[in-house]
Amino acid sequence: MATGRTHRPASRSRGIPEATVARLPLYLRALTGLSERSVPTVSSEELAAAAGVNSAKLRKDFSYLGSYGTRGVGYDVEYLVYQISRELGLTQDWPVVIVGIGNLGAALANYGGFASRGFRVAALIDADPAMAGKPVAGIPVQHADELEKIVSDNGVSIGVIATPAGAAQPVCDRLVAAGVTSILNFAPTVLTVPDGVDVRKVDLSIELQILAFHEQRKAGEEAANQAAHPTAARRDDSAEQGPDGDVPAVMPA
Amino acid sequence: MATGRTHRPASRSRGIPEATVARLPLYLRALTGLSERSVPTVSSEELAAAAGVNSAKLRKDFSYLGSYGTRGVGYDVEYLVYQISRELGLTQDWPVVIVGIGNLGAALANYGGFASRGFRVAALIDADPAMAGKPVAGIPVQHADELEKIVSDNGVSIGVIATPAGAAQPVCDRLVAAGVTSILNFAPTVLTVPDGVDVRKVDLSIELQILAFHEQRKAGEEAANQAAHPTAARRDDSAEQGPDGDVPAVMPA
DNA sequence: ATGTCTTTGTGAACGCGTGCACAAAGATGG
DNA sequence: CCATCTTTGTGCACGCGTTCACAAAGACAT
Repeated sequence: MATGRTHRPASRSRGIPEATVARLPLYLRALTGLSERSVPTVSSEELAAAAGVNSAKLRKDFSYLGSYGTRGVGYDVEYLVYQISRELGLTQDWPVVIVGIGNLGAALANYGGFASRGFRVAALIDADPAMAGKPVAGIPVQHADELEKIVSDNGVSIGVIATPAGAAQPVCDRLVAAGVTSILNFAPTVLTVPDGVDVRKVDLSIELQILAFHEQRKAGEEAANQAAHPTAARRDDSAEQGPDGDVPAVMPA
Repeated sequence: MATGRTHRPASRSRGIPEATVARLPLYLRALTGLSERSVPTVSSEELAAAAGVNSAKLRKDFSYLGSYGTRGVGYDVEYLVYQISRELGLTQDWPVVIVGIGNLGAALANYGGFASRGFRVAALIDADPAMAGKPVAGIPVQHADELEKIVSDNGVSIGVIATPAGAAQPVCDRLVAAGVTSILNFAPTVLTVPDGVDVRKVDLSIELQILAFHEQRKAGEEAANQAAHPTAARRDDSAEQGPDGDVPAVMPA
């Protein structure tokens, strides 16, 4: 979807479907948790529950990586952590630059999840000269003029764009020209990149709008149900409960 | 995908496929841009280019909403903006609460994209008593004890979770119990919710890991190409090359 | 060894999403 | 009014992703 395909035959990178790749980080996170609690092995059922997916899907996903399980027992946690890490390319260090050190950029710089696993913030870059030199998350911000040099010197291949919408495409162009081939875009814009460059986008307002759509739908169904049965608020079987004003939804487990 | 299906027939909400719903905000954004520049009509080709999608897909997407175009001419921008806004439920106001006012939560609160279209930050909530009363983005932070009352009083149905991972599930449970039926989760955890509640997640490290996977793959192909054509050295790539002792596994160009 | 029991790995069926390609619809000009 | 040209709306085919259901594989006890 957001993958700059090398317009090769189809969407498999090597034999691993894109959908599977997107779930590997989820499995890895669950496995890391188990590893920290020194759990030696885990079944597909347990791990699937922890990752929030179907167990058949998980087994099929793992089958693309190889036969790493033992029938009747399950999967060796440590071994699987290693295999998935390797598959995802997390056994090496990825220097990352963050461009646009506003509220969001600063928050990203401070985010712990970076360093924890394979990623290292190589530099923070901002166009505002007033920011230059000021440390954010312990790293001094550098001016945008240095962008090309920073990317080149550090061998950066992954860039994070957290600029305002208007600046995103120019920044993207410069990053790509300097050698970056993967971009994570937080700006609310569609980025155009040459073939061979991957772009993934994270867009708050799109996510909210999708939620709003479903929310409206729920409210509509609710209203329709109430209209159909004004007296008996039809809550016979597992349907969705009231959004607002209505009976509070059920308690979780 | 991340939609709490009502395990009803299939994945269509009303006749509108989920994939289409996910693209509507994209179209809306492009259309808003055109509207601001007073462009009266737009063809599927032009709009598709602006939104970064295929024109046939765009036409099919719109066909689910109705026949809003004029053959030989295109689509009326203003009319389409209205129809999509209505379909997405953006003609009404959605009060939203943000829970967890750390770096990220504060950045989200300051994000302009909220108020712009249908969404209103009804409250900021944090568990730290020291934060209580302190204004962030012009809104005073309230203590987590007030969560249920805030949700109830404001008729909040959408909640944003920006807490640390450990706090996410308990917060989620409380939000749902208080009546929230849509959750946008920024914490790196799998949330478990009852049926009828939608959860969408935004996860920085997952996105990075997916990029790393493709990046590693590119590096592998690159290395293989160089091996095949040692003279035709493409750009000097510095930091990578298979950490895995594994075979690069290439496919021919 | 043999049998039983657990859990994996996968063949097959199905449904969703995508994109092609074209007919229908309407605008526009003579 | 007719011809031509543009652009929509969609029937159709294809491929990816998901899920079911089960045989194969191995652990474990006797």
